This record gives sequence, C-alpha cells and structure tokens, in this order.
Amino acid sequence: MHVTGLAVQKLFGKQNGNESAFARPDLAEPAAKPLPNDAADKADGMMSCLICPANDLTLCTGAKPSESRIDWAADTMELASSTQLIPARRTICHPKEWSDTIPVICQGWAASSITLLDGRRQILAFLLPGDLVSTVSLLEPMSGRTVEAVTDVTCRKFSRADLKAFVFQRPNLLDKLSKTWLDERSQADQLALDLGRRTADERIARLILNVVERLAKRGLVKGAAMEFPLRQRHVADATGLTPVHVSKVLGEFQRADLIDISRRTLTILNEPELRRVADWR
Amino acid sequence: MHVTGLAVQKLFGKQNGNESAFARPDLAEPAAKPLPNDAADKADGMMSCLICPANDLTLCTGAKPSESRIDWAADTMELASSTQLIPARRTICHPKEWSDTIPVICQGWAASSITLLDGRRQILAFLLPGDLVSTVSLLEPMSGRTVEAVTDVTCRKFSRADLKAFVFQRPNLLDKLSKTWLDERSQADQLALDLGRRTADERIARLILNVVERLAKRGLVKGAAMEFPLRQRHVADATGLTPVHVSKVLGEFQRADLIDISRRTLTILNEPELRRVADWR
DNA sequence: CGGGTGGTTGATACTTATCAATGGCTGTGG
DNA sequence: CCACAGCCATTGATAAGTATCAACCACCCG
Repeated sequence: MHVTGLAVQKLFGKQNGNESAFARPDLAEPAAKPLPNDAADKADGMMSCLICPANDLTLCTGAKPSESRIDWAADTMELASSTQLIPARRTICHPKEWSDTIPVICQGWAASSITLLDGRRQILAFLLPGDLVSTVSLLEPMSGRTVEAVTDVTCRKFSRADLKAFVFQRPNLLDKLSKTWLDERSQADQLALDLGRRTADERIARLILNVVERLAKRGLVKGAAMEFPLRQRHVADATGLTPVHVSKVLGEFQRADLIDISRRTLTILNEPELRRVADWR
Repeated sequence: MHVTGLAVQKLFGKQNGNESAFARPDLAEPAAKPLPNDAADKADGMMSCLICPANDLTLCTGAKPSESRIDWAADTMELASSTQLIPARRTICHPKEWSDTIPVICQGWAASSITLLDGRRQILAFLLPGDLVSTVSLLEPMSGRTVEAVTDVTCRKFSRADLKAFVFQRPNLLDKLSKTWLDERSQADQLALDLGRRTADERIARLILNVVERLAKRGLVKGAAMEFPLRQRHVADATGLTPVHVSKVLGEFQRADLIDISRRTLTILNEPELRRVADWR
C-alpha cells in the first residue's frame, strides 16, 4: 500500500488529509500572486485566450467563427477572471474550496487528484493548457478534488455563475458541452479499466501515449520530442503504482529504446512498439 | 493478469472481444423477447413506472408533484419504449449498439462494463431498478460499454431522441440532470481511487456498502438482509480482482462475522466493523 | 556549500494471481 | 427420475507482480 508524502505529514504534526501532500508546509497558503489582468497577458509571454491551445471545450473555441478572436477575448475578460501565477508544486484548488470559482489552466501542467486521509492519492487527470478540471464543475460545485501545479502554472479563476450564464447564452457551446461530457465519461471509464485490469507496463505506456496525444493536439510536440515535466511520483499517483516501481518500468522502457526521458524532455523512440506494450487501440 | 471467460472464447472459435464473455455462445442474439407494452405491465408482477424505485434521476420522479403518477406513467408510455424481458447473463446492450436507443432497468440487476480484446473486463457500475446506464447516454450515443443482465431483467428501451426532447421540455428535470451528472462524476472518481489505491479488502467492503446504500434508497433492505444476486465473478470484475481472491476475502469476512451471504441473500452482521474495513467516510 | 527533491538500484516482503482439484447446485434432455 | 453439463464456490500450493525499505547519487537552487 503506497502512501504519498506520509513522511512529510508525520514530520509536520497532525495528519491533515486534505492538505496536499505536495504543498510545502513551510509556505503558508494562499501564496499565489494575483496579477492585474492586462499586466499578466504581456508580462511573461503568457498569451491569454488569443492562442489558448484549443481543446474540445476550450472557451476560446467557443467564439462563433464570425466573431473576431479579439472580441471574444474581450468577452472573456468581462467574465472577471482573476489571473494567477502559481509556482510548481503548490495547490491551485483545495478539496473544500470548490464553491464559486473554477480554474482554467492557461499555461503549464497541473494534476487533479483525490487524497485519502492516510495520504494515498490518485491522480485523475493531468490538466494541460486550455483544460477545465471537469465539465461538471461548470454547472455544479465540485468537491473532494485537489488541483495542484506540476510546473509553474498560470491560470484564471472564473466565477461559476458568470461562466455558466455565459455558456448558456451560446447554444453551440452547450452542444460542445455535452460532447465534452461524453468524452470525459469515456476517459473516466478508461481510467477505471486501466487501474483495475491492466499491468504496470501497460498503464505507464498508456499514460505516456495519452499525454503525447493531447500534447500533439495542442501543437506542443516537436518531432518526437516534447516537454515532460511529470515527476515519477506523478506518474505513480496517476497509475496507481509506486514511484520506485515506476522508476523500474521507465528504466526498462529506456533500455529497450522505446522512449527517452532526460532533462524533463520526453522523446518517443519506437512508437509502434510502445503502442504494442500499451495495448493501444 | 486475470482474464474473464477466455476459455469460453477459445472454445467457440474466433476471439470476439466485444462479445460479452457471459453471453452464451449456444444461444444466438437477439434472444430478448419483446412484450406488448400493456401485457408486460401486468404479466409478471412488473410494476411499470408506477412504483419504479426512485433514484435521483429516475424518470418516474421527474413528474411534477402536481401531476398524478398515473398521468406520468401514461406520459412515459408515449415515449414508445419497448419493454423487454432479458434472462440472466444475457447481454442487454452491445458496445456498438448504442445508436438510437437507451435502456432503463425496471426490474432486476444489470452490470455495465468494458471488455478488452483479451477478455479482461472491468465492471463500471451495477444497475439497479430505475437506473440509467449513464446520464450522458441521454444526450449523446455512447459506445464501448456493454450492459448485461445479472438477474433476469425487465427493461425498457427508449428512443434517445424522444427521451432527450422529453427531458428538455421539463426544466426541473434538467436541473436534476446536472446534479446526477455531478454524482456520476464523483462515483467515477471514487472508483478510480478504489481501483488505484485501495487494498482488496477495502474494495470489496466498499462495494458491499455501496450496494447496500443504494438498495436501502430503494427500500429493498429488510432488516439487515437483502437480495444479493451478484456472483463472485461480478464482484471480481467490479473490484479489479480475481474470482478466487474474492472468494477468499469474502470467506474471511464471513468467518469474522461481518457479513453473511447464502442463498443469494446478503446480511450485514457487523456494520461498524465493515465500515472500518472499508475505510468508509 | 548544504538541504531538499528526485531518480536508481538491490534485497526482501507482501499481496494477489494462477493453477488445479473438488464438490455443490441447477436446469435440461433422455 | 436420473444423468449430465455448466456454472459457482472453496481450498491449497505455487508463482508472479508490486510494494517496502534502505542506501546512494545527482541535481538544482538558495
């Protein structure tokens, strides 16, 4: 039974199951720095919604084709998002904090997870730029899930009420909503299948392929190489394995020249074989 | 790596991954007997929607309080459901067959699952009377999931188009829809957590408690006893374990006087302890 | 530097799967 | 009515897969 971050919890007093095991106990929350909206857009190369990588329900693609993207962007601004810069390993959203606000990742990677009281943790999804945590969170407050930054993340938090109203004014968005919902559902089903019925090798290979596919959709793959900021700890928590075991499996994969991971960069060396290992499609 | 029903598949020619491992190869589909609508309601004690056990999104509870239940029932009839009687272990809905029609369980237990080509199978949910397979299936055609009867099942298949229109005419139903969606999502999250991070004992205990809770909502628990038609094979496929191991764990539970299962009846003998084992709440 | 974080590796333990044999039960066809 | 075929559950012996523990090294950043 693998427990994440228990050592840290033991060291720092009472077991607080809801506190992210990643959050550094020496740095009190809230530590995210709010930025003025316009400043943020130019400050550090963050591109705002203008080139927000399109995902199926990205708000940025919600603009009717006839609308200029600028107008849409302005539109989004109206929604009183507060833009935040969140450093790696900090919690973006606490399990209880899902009341009025929903975060959208603009830049960087995040992980959405549930944690048990004793520290066991399951990552349900990695969030890439443009991702909503879950389409449900649009309509109803969600709870129990922690969202935390894998890399430094810039994200916007929208008021749910506003966003909901916004979406409901645009019928074509609603349609996308239900498609995204379907997609989400089948992702969840696949996750259960993976965790319940697949071997460690398969799970890890599938995780990699899954991420690659999503990165490709966003144009973030150069040749066969791409940024891969996940720690083995993340891979472990996403696949229901132990970091040690993940290390061994990834080691095998590298020795077999399926992939290469170094300096936070992933290169796919033998995709067909990797797919075979993953039992993909 | 546990594989469901592989022997059967080997025996009967080509591996057909989409064919339910439970379906008996000697009985060709479609084997469900369609019944005339009115006949069905009286025939074998099936109660139609009149006493369809209420679940959060049961169509029967969708009737406005002012409406008499009879009116509602009539309403439902309009929807051109075809009522079917499906014997235990037969497939209700095939992975590909999710085009226009969606099944609702009226009586009996069913299981919704995904199956891999090599026969490994993960049950995603057990369906009790009043259950929809998934709220998404209302809006978009779903695929990849198999629904099969655990006990003899009576179910209705509705046309999605009709049902969708029906729901959209009733705003209060829409509201329930989004709540049910949230619920479904969190069920899926819990499933992933269970499969990824919990021990066999915990998973099985939780499955039992989960089922008990749902049965209780439907008034199907008498004292501490209730019908429990699941085979150990079902429990195994729902928990990502092996039937053999399930047998051993259930054996322990019984020897520890936590539960008793005999003649398809489950009795909870020591609920507090069972909850403790399940790490419940 | 020095501390925290991450990754690797080997030895070992534990959980769960696999295999195999047995017996009970149920429905079916002669 | 019996015999038989399938299914189901149980049990024990053994194997495989993964976790746990511990030590070590390699970073990176302050």
